[in-house]
Amino acid sequence: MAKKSPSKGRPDRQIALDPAERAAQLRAELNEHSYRYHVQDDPSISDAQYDALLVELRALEAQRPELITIDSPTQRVGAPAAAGFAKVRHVRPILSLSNAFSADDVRAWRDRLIKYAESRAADLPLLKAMADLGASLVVEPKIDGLTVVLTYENGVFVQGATRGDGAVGEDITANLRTLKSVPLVLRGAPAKRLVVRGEAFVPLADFAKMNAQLQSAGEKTFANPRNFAAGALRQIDPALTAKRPLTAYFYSIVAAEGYDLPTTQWDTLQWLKQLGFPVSDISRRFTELEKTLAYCERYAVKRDSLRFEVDGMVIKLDDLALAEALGYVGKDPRGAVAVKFAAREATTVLRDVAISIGRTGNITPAAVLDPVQIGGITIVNATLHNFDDIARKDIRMGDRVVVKRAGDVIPYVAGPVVSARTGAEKAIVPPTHCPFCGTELVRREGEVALYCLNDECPGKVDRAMQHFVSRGAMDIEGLGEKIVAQLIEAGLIADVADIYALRQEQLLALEKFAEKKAQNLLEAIAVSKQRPLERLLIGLGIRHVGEVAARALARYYGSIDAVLAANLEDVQQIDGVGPTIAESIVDWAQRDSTRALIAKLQAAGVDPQQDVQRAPAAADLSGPLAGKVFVITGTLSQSREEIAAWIEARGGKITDSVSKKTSYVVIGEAPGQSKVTKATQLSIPMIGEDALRALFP
DNA sequence: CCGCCTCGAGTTCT
DNA sequence: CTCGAGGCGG
Repeated sequence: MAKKSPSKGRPDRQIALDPAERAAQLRAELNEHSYRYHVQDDPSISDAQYDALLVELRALEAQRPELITIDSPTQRVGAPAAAGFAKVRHVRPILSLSNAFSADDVRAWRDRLIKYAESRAADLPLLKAMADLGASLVVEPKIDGLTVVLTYENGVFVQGATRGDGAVGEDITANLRTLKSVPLVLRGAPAKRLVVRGEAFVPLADFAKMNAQLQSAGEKTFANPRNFAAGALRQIDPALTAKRPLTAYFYSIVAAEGYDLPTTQWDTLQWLKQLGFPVSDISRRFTELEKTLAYCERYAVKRDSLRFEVDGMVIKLDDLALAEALGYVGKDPRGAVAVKFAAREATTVLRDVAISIGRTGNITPAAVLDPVQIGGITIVNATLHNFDDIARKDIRMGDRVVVKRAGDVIPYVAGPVVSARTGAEKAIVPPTHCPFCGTELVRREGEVALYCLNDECPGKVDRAMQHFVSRGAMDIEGLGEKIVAQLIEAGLIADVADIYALRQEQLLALEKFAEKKAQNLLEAIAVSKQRPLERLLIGLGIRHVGEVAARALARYYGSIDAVLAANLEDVQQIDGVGPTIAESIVDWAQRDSTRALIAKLQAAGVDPQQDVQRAPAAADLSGPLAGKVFVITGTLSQSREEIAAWIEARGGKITDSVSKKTSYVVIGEAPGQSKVTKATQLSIPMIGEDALRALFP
């Protein structure tokens, strides 16, 4: 095909290249740019320029289909697999690693290796090498993704497989080809055959973005990046895989023919990189075990700052011959160990869905799980948020589920492990009637939650009373969840006003009530009559009225009688009260049951009064912290309330979520990860408690 | 009308 | 702490 294309008088760019030559040139150029982008992280052309080259190649190939090669970047997205995935037997078993859960476990691993070597003293070179053991360890991140095995023949990517059971995996060549981080052609002189092992994963940022999109589209979300990646790699249609932000790192050679292989793990990583494979840049080589461990520990702390999910670090003997010579324990090679970080999630079986009710009557599903350990505690219950969430995540009764307990404390069911389904799982059907009173449940327009609207519902009444006596409201000491239930059970209280009519002899008749306890309780109840109006309003549980709105109402009206007389326009004068909250308040105030209850409370002596402050409290501009907004996270030396008072006394303000308006985030012991992350993102200064006091004496 | 911020409510285990 | 929802400013 020597026919030259006609020169257009601009010969400098691509002088009359033969289409075949031009195609080859474009392929080479595109692959080079892909390498610079994905491996070296140093692109030399813009994405648009890259696309332009790709368009040119595609046009050329469209005209001359015979020019299409298997390693052409245009061929990343191929045709869907006809029927499932073919099985692939690995040339060598793809092994797992033994786990270590602490630095001591790793030290024990090292000691075992030395003992093992000594027991084979006959093998002198090995023993000699063991003596230098400390001189050669490589640490790599243990990415929580999917192991993949790629085969190259004569430098061209020909097959990609999952790990499967280690012996046999699935052929996902077409899907892996869509990953830009999978080189289609190796750099350097090709040899007969090369099989490499790597980990495919979805970067955390992309995962969060995709899941948020799926959620807002009302579609099924994923429990974690690994499930998401697994789903993406097992798509029948590679075009779908191509749309998922999958990437991969490579770290070992499974088999090779015709290549002169490196002799150490460290050199292997460099060598793979030269061939065009992306390699993690946080891998390090150390000469001392303690330094290796310190490095692992560093990442245990900053695991959240990595762009991918890690469940630990892998420590490998650098000397590959030595590692090989040490052999295996069962299926695990002796020459490497995985140091696992504290778990944040685990899988277990969803046995049942328990229904609980809140004081507002909202119905929430709770997962009853086979006990499972996460980060040192045993979890049996976990929240399922609401029934929409269950449907969206497609969680079914009997499912194996992923339970998470991330930076936060409260465990939740993140999603099902679909691959573990047996077919015996049953759909979770939202209840239609309240399990506590049998009333039909309703779903308010545009809301997610199910509600029991029966004001007499025993479940609801119980929770409402607990709320009334709780710390944030009337704060009646000695009247906790258990006692409230006991008093209701005994028929002593049916509404919150009844609490103030309790008599000593009634209490003494109850189980586990002695003189002293009854006395203390009655005293606490008497004291609570003096609580300020805002506490009473909080305790009464008006819909949409919490701490802040209650305080505003108390200031504006000054007495419970005035609140009862509220009208729609009037309430909305209050800052932060819009139509919804206003309606809720007025509706509550107009109810007969409300009026009866208030009358009963007033008769019992609960009728707080305070001065009316209709003008919004003038911002204190005199204090040293005037205009500053603080967010506190973690445990400080004093209680939150005390710190808050300290800050407020100096004119500062406290909120509980980090935003652009936040001036400082005060970091205590065990700070909330999400707040730290947010503060970092927004470049908001984070200060310790001491720094706070020092800065603003 | 959207996006940001704030508020309210529910939730685990030791 | 996280989620959902209300309020409100741009």
